[in-house]
Amino acid sequence: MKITSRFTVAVHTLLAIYVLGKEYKMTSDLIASSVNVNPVVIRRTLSSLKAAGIIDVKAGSGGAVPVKDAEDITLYDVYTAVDCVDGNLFNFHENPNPECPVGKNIHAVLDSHLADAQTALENKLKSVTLADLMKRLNILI
Amino acid sequence: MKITSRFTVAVHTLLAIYVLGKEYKMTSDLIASSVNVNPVVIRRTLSSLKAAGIIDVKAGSGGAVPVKDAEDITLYDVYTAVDCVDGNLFNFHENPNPECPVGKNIHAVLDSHLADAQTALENKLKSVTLADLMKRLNILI
DNA sequence: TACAGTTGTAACCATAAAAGTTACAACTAT
DNA sequence: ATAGTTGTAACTTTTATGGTTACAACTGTA
Repeated sequence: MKITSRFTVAVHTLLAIYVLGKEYKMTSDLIASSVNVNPVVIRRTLSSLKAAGIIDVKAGSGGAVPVKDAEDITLYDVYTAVDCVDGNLFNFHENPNPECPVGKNIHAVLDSHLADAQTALENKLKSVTLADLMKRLNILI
Repeated sequence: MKITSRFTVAVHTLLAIYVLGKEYKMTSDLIASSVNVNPVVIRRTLSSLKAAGIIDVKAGSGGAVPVKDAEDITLYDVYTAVDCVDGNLFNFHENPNPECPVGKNIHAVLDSHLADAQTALENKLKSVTLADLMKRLNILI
């Protein structure tokens, strides 16, 4: 089970907008051809990023443009914007048996550890900004 | 998108075997009634845990028993045993456009950060043993 | 030896989430 | 007015999961 590719698509989309946006009008078609997915998938992604206040998109005339500074956008912001994970990353079996000493206490025993692991993941995502990615990308281009 | 409940089911299963195993014969039916899922789901879980060398299961006579010491079983061992994640936790869009400066370099820019985040999660799972959970559980029972 | 209780596993179904696609109304700059 | 876009609904396909039934094979015991 994997975290949806919406996340990496969104990061790719942002890099395209922030790096190529000075030179090109970043339409959903253009971005789609870079990511290599259907333009509607990109429009859905743009919609989420716009709702999160990260970019702006002009209906009609077209083109996505930056709103927030790249230094102020972390991978975590993108991760939440596209709703990769709905609350808890770890799924839990629904109704452990309360008549059983294990079933009764499984949540008390396990939940905090799962939350810790999820937090560790998310903190790593918080430690990387779009600006970091752009720096590395500009070296490679 | 969430990590499969096979993981928490497996942890629950192990706790049942290690804590209640001295008193009861831990059949798939009994464990299933604690976890509250179909017995076949538990047999599949037991199968994975057995393949990982964590427990043993006797065909015919029945009953699952510990093999490894609880101190030597981490949540990460369980996580890998039941194959929560097939390699990379983060899904990646398949064929970014190599003609585009962003598409060409997106993997070089992003992969290590995603791997770092995944490693952070997995390291947390490595830091918790079944013995830790049993200690806490025994206080609650 | 026969049997009752189990495990191991195949097969199939139902459900849910994702992603791809088509289609089209609404918008905007020229 | 028009050409180029966006926003979004609707539908399809695919995939993973988990639930379920079924049954052969195994094992300890009467």
